[in-house]
Amino acid sequence: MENRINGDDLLAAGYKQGRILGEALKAAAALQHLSREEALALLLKVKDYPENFLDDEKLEALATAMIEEMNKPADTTIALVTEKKEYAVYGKEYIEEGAGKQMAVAMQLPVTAAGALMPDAHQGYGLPIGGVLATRNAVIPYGVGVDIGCRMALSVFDIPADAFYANEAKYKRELIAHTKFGAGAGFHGQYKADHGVLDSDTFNITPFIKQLHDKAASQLGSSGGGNHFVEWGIIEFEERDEALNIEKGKYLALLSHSGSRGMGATIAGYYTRLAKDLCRLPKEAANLAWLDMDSEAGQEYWLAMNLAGDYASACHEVIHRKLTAAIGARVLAKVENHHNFAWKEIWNGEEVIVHRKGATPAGKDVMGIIPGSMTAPGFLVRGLGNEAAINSASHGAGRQMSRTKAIEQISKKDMQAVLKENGVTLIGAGLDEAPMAYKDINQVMGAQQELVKVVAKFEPKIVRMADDGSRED
DNA sequence: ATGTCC
Repeated sequence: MENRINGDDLLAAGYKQGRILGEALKAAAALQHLSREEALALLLKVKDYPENFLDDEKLEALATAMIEEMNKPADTTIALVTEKKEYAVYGKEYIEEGAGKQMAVAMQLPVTAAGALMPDAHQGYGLPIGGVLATRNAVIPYGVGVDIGCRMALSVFDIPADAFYANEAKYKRELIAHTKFGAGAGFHGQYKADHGVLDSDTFNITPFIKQLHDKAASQLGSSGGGNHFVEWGIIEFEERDEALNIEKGKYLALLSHSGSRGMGATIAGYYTRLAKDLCRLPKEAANLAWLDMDSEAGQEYWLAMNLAGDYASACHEVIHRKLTAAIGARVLAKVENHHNFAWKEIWNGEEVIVHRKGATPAGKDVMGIIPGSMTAPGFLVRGLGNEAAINSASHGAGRQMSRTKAIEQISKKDMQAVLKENGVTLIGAGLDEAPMAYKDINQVMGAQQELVKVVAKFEPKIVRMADDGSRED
């Protein structure tokens, strides 16, 4: 006679869905010699005291599974918030779909307070490039990005545009003499630079950070690869700027874009791994793993991130110091800003951690630099403090073509024609950095008029980037 | 972005 016990009976008896229920159903089927009531009573006993049935031929598998289940560590995956939180988007028509999807996932983190997407946004690891995320008491290493502290620095010189045009060869020579590009590139021996950042106490907080010191010392003042550059250009102020104390006019300027080199990348990789171990998230959010700001790991990352930021700043300072001395100029104004970083800020009346991953800080009257491309203008801007945008703006024009697509579709001839047309001299760079690979900076600026006000326009003239596939030392 | 695994 069959006992006809089904899954519902077992669920009602308190068995859990999944592997255990499957084992219990198999056990029930093996208990056909018993009546329904007898079998259910027995299965209840197995559920409550599995250790008593480990030697029972018919119930051993179920009892073993139950004991294993009881000793399995609890599922530590942190659930995403299901309710959809709104976030501000600027220049939606210029933003690729993948970036919006990534931002939507970031908005579902339980630590998220607010988010915003800038008009140059595109897909990245975890948080999109051009994404801004404010969190409560949590820092996300991939919300900052791999190149921690990556930034722009601009020096405006007391040299009129005409004096530059009269002697371009000299400026080209000094640019080559005093900058270093390429993966792994650094300075050695007597060419090594020095800066107070190398004496920072933060290098001593952990053995992991300490071992980064030597490479940091040799890479100080170098620029790296990818979209990093150092360039001479002409900056135009259409009217006198009171805060900068600069008269209307066209001046020679130096603009640099680079980050924290191998040091920042190593810190980013190490703490991302640690965050992923400590903060398990569903697959689609795995790269958004965070560190609690009150935890040891969170505090370590915060210090290391700030060190990498100071280091990136020091690299620009060395570059600008060397080139300023080489041309014998006086600096009228200097502006710089990180665009891959996290800050403690007040947003909507509460303290939050604002992650800007490829986004320019644009708090009220905060100055920033938004570059275009090697031929398109860059802009010196003043923030408008737009709260919906979490006091941010784009960090450039943003790519229109992937690196691969640019290399496939753009010819050297096309690139040379654009450079010539714009009167730009280029040292290094591959087709993946061609102007056509980037969006129209004027459209991008148009999409963020509520975020920043343009103060001056910068036209690149002599641009240096890493050579194609560069590995030089 | 990064000697593309600390």
